[in-house]
Amino acid sequence: MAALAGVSVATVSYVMNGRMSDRIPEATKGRVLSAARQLGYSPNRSARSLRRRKTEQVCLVVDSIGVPSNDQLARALHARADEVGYGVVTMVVDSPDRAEKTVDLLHQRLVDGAVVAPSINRQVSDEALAGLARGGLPLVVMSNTAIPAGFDVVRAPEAQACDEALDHLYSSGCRRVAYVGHQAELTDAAVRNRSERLNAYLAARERHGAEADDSLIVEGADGRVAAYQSTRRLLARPDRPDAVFTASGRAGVSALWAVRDEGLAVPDNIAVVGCGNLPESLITQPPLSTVGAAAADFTDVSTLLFERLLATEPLPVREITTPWVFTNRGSS
Amino acid sequence: MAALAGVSVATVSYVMNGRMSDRIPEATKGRVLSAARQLGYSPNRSARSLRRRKTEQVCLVVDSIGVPSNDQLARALHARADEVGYGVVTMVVDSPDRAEKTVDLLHQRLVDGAVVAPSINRQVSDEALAGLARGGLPLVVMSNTAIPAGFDVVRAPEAQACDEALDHLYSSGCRRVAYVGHQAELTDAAVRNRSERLNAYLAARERHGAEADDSLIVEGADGRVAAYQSTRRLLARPDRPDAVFTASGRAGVSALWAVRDEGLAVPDNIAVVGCGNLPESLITQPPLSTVGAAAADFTDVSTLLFERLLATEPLPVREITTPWVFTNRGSS
DNA sequence: CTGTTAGCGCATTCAT
DNA sequence: ATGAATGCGCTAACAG
Repeated sequence: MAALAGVSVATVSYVMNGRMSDRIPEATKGRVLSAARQLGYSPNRSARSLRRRKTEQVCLVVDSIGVPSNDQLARALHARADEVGYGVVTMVVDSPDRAEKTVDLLHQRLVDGAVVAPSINRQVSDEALAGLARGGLPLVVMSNTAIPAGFDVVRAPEAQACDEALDHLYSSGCRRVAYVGHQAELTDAAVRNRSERLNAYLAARERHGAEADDSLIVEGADGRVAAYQSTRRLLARPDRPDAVFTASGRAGVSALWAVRDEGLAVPDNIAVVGCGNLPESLITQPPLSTVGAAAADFTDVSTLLFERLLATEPLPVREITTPWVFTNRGSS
Repeated sequence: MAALAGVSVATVSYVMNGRMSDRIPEATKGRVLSAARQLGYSPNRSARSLRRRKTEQVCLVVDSIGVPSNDQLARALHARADEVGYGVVTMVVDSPDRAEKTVDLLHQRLVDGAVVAPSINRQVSDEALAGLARGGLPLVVMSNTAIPAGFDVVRAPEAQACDEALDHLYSSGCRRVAYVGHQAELTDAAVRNRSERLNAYLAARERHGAEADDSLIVEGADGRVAAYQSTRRLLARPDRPDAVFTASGRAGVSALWAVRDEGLAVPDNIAVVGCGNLPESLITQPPLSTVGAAAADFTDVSTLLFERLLATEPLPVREITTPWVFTNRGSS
């Protein structure tokens, strides 16, 4: 390459990177560029990263594919990354194995920074995160439980809004509220204990003196089809519920359909509330009542990461909180 | 690191990689490992990639976030990658700018191979792909138009199944079939020409002697909300359509709901057909008729990539075809 | 204006 | 069983 253009490797590097652009004659530049095109030459990323001591990539770690709020976050992160010349790679961590592998990769500096965005079941442990931060990796973690240890934390407290929604249901006369949950929170004890949604549900049931019928707690929040089927099944029971509280927004929409397909009215026969603020909540009939972040805005998260990434001196740990709110749109 | 353990860097490399595991005494191993833990040492990925001349990562290039079939593909690729010890990074290319950047990164060997999976509007040009293949990058491209040039191609011909569906609609007496399309295929002339779905629609309209009313061609296939609103708007017109053909599966589902919310019956008043085989198609009322791949199986694609990646000698170009089929489930 | 030089951190011979 | 030496491909000082 350098040979073909008749220049030194340094010069090649300069023109490929647009450095010293005013000190290199157009003629030389042209020769280098055309030689590069001819050979299909492109500087090797690994070598450059090694030398520059940065990869110019950030990582988005999600725990599940196809979650709308993750998509939103991905969009925001991409936008911000574009502005500062970074790339975004996303990694899916939906098993302990993958979690371990991903943490390793982060340790190995596959990327310059990461945002860890669990939807419901974060596979990456707090200790692992602390370890990464200790290694100097810029990190922002979305979590309501993690205590900051060298990384920024973005919280979205769910309990109060859930309480409000459930209080509303019981106060409206509902006695049998069903809970459509995520698979993990219903089977994995650790997750179950951490689930604010499920805890809020259980607490409200007790608070309002409703019968503790655990058969009203079913899976389905992980997908639209599962939620639909779970709800249909609930409604077909002789002792059917009079309200459905779903742990995801997609499930809320599906539940609403299920109720209508069963020939029942929302909210008169069955009330429905979902967690999360899908845009779809506005176009269902009736519009879906939800608990969730007031606005699905992940600009903050992205900003946090890149501030930490581009900072020249160590930044203090930051923590931002965007509480959930209950929005009664008519389905409850 | 090597110093702390009192060994040479070579020995560190050996134990970190589990090489020569039988020729290194447990004692030494232990010392190295504990020193590593103590220092939080982890071998640098860039350096390793540079030396080994491979990154052990593959890339999934998609053109849009939140497309269910891409999610399916991602799952399949992850599964296959896990088996052979590779990682998957996914890159979103939804603008010409990002396309250019991504192609650069691939040229620079950010990864060892890639599958390029456009949903409707591939931003990466055929020439760019050929260039990558010429550089020796293992590549599999999902495309109905690309001619193989050093990469494998996976095709999913749409036309015939679309014809069949549209013939069915017109033969059932529909005269005003609406088309809910993707934004890109309606505004970008190049995409428009390539869109088999839109072409099939236009051809069928003419073939059956239906009025050429282009106001029945609307946007909305890119998202659930947009599709719902577009359809509601269509149905509110005095000259409302008697059938809706949507360019995506999500749009099909939304259209179905729009029809029902408008107080009309499916398929008696309005027939609905969607492109793509969402699982949800089975749980709508009535189930959604679709054109799309018979099974959403991306094992083949993943296999193709890793075969090429792990092959020791150059592989011939392969081409696999999984044609679309029309499945009448009741909404048409 | 451009060439020379010296690593970046690691994996791999080849010695011992 | 392990250490010393070499170079992967590139960038950044520093010469010239």
